[in-house]
Amino acid sequence: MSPPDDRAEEARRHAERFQRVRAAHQTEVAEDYVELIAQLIDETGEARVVDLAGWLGVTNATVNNTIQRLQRDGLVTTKPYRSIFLTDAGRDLAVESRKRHDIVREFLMALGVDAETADIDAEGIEHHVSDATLEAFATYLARSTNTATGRRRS
Amino acid sequence: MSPPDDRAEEARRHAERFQRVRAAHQTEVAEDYVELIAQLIDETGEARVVDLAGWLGVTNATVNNTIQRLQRDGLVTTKPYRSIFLTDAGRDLAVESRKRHDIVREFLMALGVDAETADIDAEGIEHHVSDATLEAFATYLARSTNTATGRRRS
DNA sequence: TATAAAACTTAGCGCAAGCTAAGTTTGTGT
DNA sequence: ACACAAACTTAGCTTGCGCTAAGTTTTATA
Repeated sequence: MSPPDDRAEEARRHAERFQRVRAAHQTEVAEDYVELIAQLIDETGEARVVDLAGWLGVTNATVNNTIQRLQRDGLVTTKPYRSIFLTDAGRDLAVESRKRHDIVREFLMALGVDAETADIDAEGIEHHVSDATLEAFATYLARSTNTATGRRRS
Repeated sequence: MSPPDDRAEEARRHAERFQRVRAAHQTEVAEDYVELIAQLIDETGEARVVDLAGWLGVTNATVNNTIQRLQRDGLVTTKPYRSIFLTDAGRDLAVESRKRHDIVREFLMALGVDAETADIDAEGIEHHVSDATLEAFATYLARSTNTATGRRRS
């Protein structure tokens, strides 16, 4: 009498995985925005709606909507017609996301993927990489960097 | 006078990447559904709304909605109160997705990620892996398999 | 400094993907 | 064969995230 039970259990765990992916989806946009806002502030001194729109490939109206939501969720602050700032929470998320993004991108390149493709895929993959997997990526990266600089592999 | 141009060009390419990720998002649900439908038909003989709901962790009503959309998009066929079938297009997409999914999962495990985490992450990552990256994963996999079976590296 | 351009906001729309609650159909078991 | 349970559908709601079009504010320039 275990086959049906096993099957039900398998279904339950499958469902759990999907729920996690759906949850990850809900933070993707937020991560992309704060990551970009941090970058813009860093490189140009401020983050404006029009710049975000240009870098994200959406309209100003869409950016505005999203910024409202991010403000509601405590990740950014802004005032009408003024530029956008990160809260502490927003900055933390930005740093996290950026680190994740960079590791994924460099990992893909270390694996032999061309830079342009690595850029594209990293953008999608970064939001779905657990800490454990990120760790594995970083480990591989460290090893392949050592190899590239001429050191021996054990 | 090239700095501003370069910057604008960088923004344009960044935007393009985001648009691709957004596009990928739109096919994710479809891929997950057809993949699961194929598996259920394979293993149990048929795919029913209630099973999909159980495996996906959503309600019957949600599955129903989605199945309507997939039917509209030519990926499945079904009749009221009857089980669900894949069209040729649906079957093709299912095979594609399954292959992609398996490669990603096995790749992560080869990299040292534990099976449960690999399962979770693969679910999210599979939809964002380009052909080039998948190729790189498969190559790594082939190499590490050879290594594991005792063959020499080069 | 007035006006035109650029930036921003608001209103109102659409679609995807989730939900609950209520109703209908199918299939089983006594 | 009929009643009840399970499966399915429908209606109606919510949120996210995209859009266009129209209006407002800010900024730059003539």
